Parts: sequence; structure tokens; C-alpha cells
Amino acid sequence: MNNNNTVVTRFPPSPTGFLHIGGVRTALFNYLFAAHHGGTMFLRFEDTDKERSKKEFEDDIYEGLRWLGLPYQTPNIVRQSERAEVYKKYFTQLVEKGLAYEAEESENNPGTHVVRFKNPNKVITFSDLIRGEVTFDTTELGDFVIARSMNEPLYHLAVVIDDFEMGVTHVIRGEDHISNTPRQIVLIEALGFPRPVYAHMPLILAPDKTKLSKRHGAVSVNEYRALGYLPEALINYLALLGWNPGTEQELFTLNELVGAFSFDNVQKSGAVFDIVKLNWINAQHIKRLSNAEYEMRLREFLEEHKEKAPEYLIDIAPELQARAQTLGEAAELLRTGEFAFMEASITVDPLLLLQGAKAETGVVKTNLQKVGELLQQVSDKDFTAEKVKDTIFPYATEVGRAAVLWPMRVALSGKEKSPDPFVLASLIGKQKTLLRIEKAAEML
RNA sequence: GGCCCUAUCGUCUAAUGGCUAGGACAGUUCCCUCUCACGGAACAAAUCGGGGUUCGAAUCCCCGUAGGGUCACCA
Repeated sequence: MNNNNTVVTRFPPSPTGFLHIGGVRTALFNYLFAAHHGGTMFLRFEDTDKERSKKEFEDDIYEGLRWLGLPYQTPNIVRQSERAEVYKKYFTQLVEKGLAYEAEESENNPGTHVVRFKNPNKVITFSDLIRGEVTFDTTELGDFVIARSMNEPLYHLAVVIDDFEMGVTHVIRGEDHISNTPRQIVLIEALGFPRPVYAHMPLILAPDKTKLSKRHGAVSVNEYRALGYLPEALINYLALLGWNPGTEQELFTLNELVGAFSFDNVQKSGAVFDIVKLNWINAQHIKRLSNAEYEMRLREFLEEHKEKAPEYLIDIAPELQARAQTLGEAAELLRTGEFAFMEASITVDPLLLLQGAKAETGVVKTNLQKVGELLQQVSDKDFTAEKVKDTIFPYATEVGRAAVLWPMRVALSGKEKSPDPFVLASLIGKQKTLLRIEKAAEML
């Protein structure tokens, strides 16, 4: 099927739910390993469970991988549900050789008989790239069922046959599959297939240390996308969950991960999914974006969520980029009027004007008037944050920064918290700046 | 419960028998700084327990203990 030098891995989700982060991590490690060795990762759908498999979920998995930018190859084997004939061929052989047999009547398909595998009852030892040698006694498995009927194979049989026909060399999957491995190996041996190399990844855990699942909150990729996480940040975080690069580097692009990846540095124990660290990684990736790229991504995000971008978005995008850890947070800041000072008019509370100034009302008023005078001298086109700072800062330092900068900032923003007064002034322009300062001074 | 896997700061992890157990996130404090955020610095925080091997153990072995996974005509 495949020459021995090429690594072939696969990501075989069953389309019975939305693409979730556990699946993404499995796909990611399969991709990283394959790509690191110049090999291939295939995608295939394990939809032998006809009741639970849905086209909708298949589409979601495709879309999730596309959004994440995780490359995969589509093999000629795409859906197990379309391969009944192939499976039948193999397990007819098994039956003929006496390695499998038709047993009792099927519960699900009355009138047909389930097919059981004639368990050789042996001890199986396999070597796992992450855990070393693992040994099971298959006796306890009994003659397990491998097909619902002669036309409907079950998971274990289908996996083993597909992996063989696709030339899969490395089976990389979650630790929850470790106990499935011995039964797949006895099938592989009965069918005379070569045994792939196994690697069982530790599980992603919730804060309560149990396997991460829906009851713990967001597990679907869609939810992280909707929250405004960058795909490259999600990938970066997931890669670091259970793997380390052997250096102290924490921020990676997908290509850097490919270069650094090795199973030697994969952890054996489960890792708790820490949204707080994801937030940090996301913020770092956001800061790495150029202002223009960030603005574009934010616009796309807003559009996806049917929220309109304010016309001054281009001006405040750099502020959002420094402030918000996710695109969702940025959208939230926009929505809650955090940047309302960009609008034509704002309301200023005179008490707030004095709050952080730590000075007498008269002093604050004088300071505001002085700021107005100083700024009057700056030309329109020179009205940048740096220029404004150069103009105001010496005066503020001389008479007390809090008594100048606090009221100036409140006069311009109307808010307790905001960007610094110099950025504020440059953002709203000379004319409005002078107007707002004048109005604030009059209030006192 | 049987079988299997695992065990280092709160969390993610480094240290492959040998320096004071290192880094990151989170936390606390300080600075940039008038606020919020960014950034910088400092502080605090761990080898599950008990035996053994060894000059020397987080690391190897054994026994406990704890946690997890899995035990379908699901995948």
C-alpha cells in the first residue's frame, strides 16, 4: 500500500457531534507528526453508526479544520458507510478461515446474525510512542462482536481495514482508545495486516480533572471561534497542552510547531484545560498582528456576528489590540461604549473631573484652562499623541501630574478609565479636544 | 469492581542518577503612570506516602495511596 519510509497518520472523527477541542488536538498531533516527517495526514469519517452520524457534523468538522488552518489530505476512503462491500470481503475471509463466526440473532436487526471474532485469547504487548510497552490479556474480551450483520461492520473491524488500505503507519489517538488497541491488534493479526505504531495521547481534562466534556462548558471549536479566539492561538495552546518544545519558547506558528514536534516531549498524564492561559496566548498572538491585519480580523469577526463596526474603528483598533485578549472582548468594548468618547458629544460629571485630581477645584480649573492654552499652539496637522504629550507633560510635571492629567483625561473621555489623555486628544482631534476642555473648565 | 494508564508549584511544564528543583500562566508588590490596558522587575508557590538500590533518587525497583481511562450489536 505504502512504502515504509513515509509516515501516514489519520484523523478519523465520527460525525456524531461538532468538532471539539479534544478532536482538534488529536488532529493537530497527527498533523504535526506527519508533517515533521514529511508524511501525510488523512481525514476520514467513521460513520458506521448510522443513527448518530449526521452530514451537518461532517460539514462542521470540515469547516473547523479549514478555519484552524490545519492541513489534511482526503483519501479515496472518505466515509466508512460507503465501504460495506470492502469490509464484507475481509470478514467473509475471516469466517471462511474459522476466525469469525455468525452468532446469535441481532438485537438491532432481527432476522440477521451478529458476527463474532474467534478470540485467540492471547497476551498482547504493543509499544506505544508515549507510554512504552503496554500489555493486555485479551482473554477477558471474549469473542467480541465485530459486525452487526454480514453487511454492517462495527468500529474495530472498519478501523483496522481502513488503516490497512490507507497505509496508515502511525495511529495517534486519545488515551481513551488504549484499551481498544489489543482487540484491534488481534484483528490485525487475524487479517494478516502489518501492525502500525501506536501513540496514545493523554486526555484533556476539565478543572475537576475528569475528561473534558460538554458539561464543563465550551468544548466545540465553534464556541471558541465565536468567543473571538484566533485559530493560530488555539492551535498554539493545544500543542502546549501535553507537549513541550524542549526550550522555553511558548509562542509558535503552526510551521514552527511542525519543526519542533517530537513524541519524546509528550507528557504521559492528562492536562487540565486552562482558559486563562489560552487567553494569554491569544492576547500574545493578537499583539503580534500588524495593526492593519488586526483591524481586518476584527471587522470580519464583527461581520460574522452581525455587529456593525463604528466608522472610527480604524483609529481605535490599536487601542483595542492592546486592551482586549480576544476579538470578542474587543467587540464587547465597542458595544458597551468604552470608546464613546469618539462620538460627537459626551457627558462629563464635574465630580468625576475632580475625583482623581487630588487638588482644589480652583486649581483643577486653572490647569484645564492652561492645557487649553498650550494645545491651542499646536497645529492641526501636528496633533499627534507624542506632540500633545511633549506640549503638556512639562507643565503637568511642574504643577503635579494628577491635577492636570486626570481632569484632562476625564474632560476628553467622560470616563473613569480610558486610554491616556495624549492618545485621547490625538484620537478626537484638536477642535473637539479644545472644546471639551473648555466646557469642562466652565463646569467648575 | 476487573483490566489499563498516570502522579513535580493552584494550572501548563523543565530537570533523562549529580549545582539552591528552572520557566510560563494565574496571584501579590513595585516601576513605566494621572486612570484602565500594554510592557518591565521582584516576591510567593511543588517532587503523593513508605520502603529499597546507590557515594548520591523528582528520576530506577517494590508496596501503598490518590486520580483518570475503559469494560456496547457507540466510536
